[in-house]
Amino acid sequence: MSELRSSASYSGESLLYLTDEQLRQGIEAMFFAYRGFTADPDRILSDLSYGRAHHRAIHFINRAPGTTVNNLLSILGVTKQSLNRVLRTLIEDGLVESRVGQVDKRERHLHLTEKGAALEARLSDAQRARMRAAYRAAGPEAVAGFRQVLEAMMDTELRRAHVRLRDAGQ
Amino acid sequence: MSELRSSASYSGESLLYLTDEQLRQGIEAMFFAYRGFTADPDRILSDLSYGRAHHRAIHFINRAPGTTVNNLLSILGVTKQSLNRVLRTLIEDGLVESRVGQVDKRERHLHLTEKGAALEARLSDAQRARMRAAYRAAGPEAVAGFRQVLEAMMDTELRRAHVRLRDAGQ
DNA sequence: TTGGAATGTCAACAAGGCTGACGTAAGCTG
DNA sequence: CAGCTTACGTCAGCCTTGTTGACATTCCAA
Repeated sequence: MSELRSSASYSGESLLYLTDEQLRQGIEAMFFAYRGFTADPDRILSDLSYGRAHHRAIHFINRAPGTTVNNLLSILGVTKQSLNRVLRTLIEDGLVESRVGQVDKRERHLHLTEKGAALEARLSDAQRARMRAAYRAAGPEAVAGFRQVLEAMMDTELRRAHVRLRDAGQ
Repeated sequence: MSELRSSASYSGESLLYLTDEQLRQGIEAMFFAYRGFTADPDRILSDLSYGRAHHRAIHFINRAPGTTVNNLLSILGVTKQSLNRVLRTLIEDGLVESRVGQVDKRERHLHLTEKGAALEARLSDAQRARMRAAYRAAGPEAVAGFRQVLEAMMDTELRRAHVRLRDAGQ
């Protein structure tokens, strides 16, 4: 149970990237990179006494303006109670507007206010700047590979959500 | 402030991957992929009433046996009080052993017990399985690119920690 | 040898997850 | 129309995991 295992199959040296050690390095890289990925927005948010949860809500409301609460819920993968706490403070602070649905009045459609859009831009700019630097440093082929591996790492359900947003964007 | 911006410079069509839209897709891919990345260990852990913090501690203790609390702290990027709570439960549950330093008695050196190593293997296997599937689906060149972008996304300080672990591993 | 620095522990608090229960309004269906 | 379902909000309470502050122990250097 605790002796060295190697579940990678070595059918030639071309599979070096599938050794347990390589996979472990990939896992650690993912861990450290994610920290970097969130570091800049986290700094901005903590000054405003918001957290990552607020960022996520703002991001996806910006991305899909007019989205319903339920829709946002399924994208974020949290409970409505959890989202509601965050959403309430954003609405109180005048960053998000919640409009009763025209056709189905049970629904609330979420939009960023100007103030909300301004914060979104600030967070987004910071995060994109880091992303852009990483992309530039690694080059186009690396970026294509990066995206491929990320896609393959998602759960199918999340991949669908991602694709839907991607196609909506352009 | 809220009109469309494009901070990417278009010096040829080969830089398409640096448009704001492309960067945004990368950001979202990172977000969704990280969810997948942690999903399998999370499931295992919740059955044992442990959390992601326990996983991280176990992972890095396994990776660098005999590491000190302070060392682990700098890798995990949390406060010592936060780590200590997690560490305490792991020690109580007999997964981790804390040995007083021989040369400097202020230090505690951390090791996994057999039980701890068994859990580590279980978590690690699950996470590697997903990683392996993603790597296999994307192929070797994509994996190389993936790693390059992740490296470039880390803070320099974290990159150093990552490299140190990588080189220690092999 | 004594005062400061380093290491680790205990206590208390906050953010943000979770479940469960419940209320209200609106839509849908027999 | 009556009754079920859906969408949303909210209250209460819990857990994990982050934080700061206070403190004990140990080491080292002036």
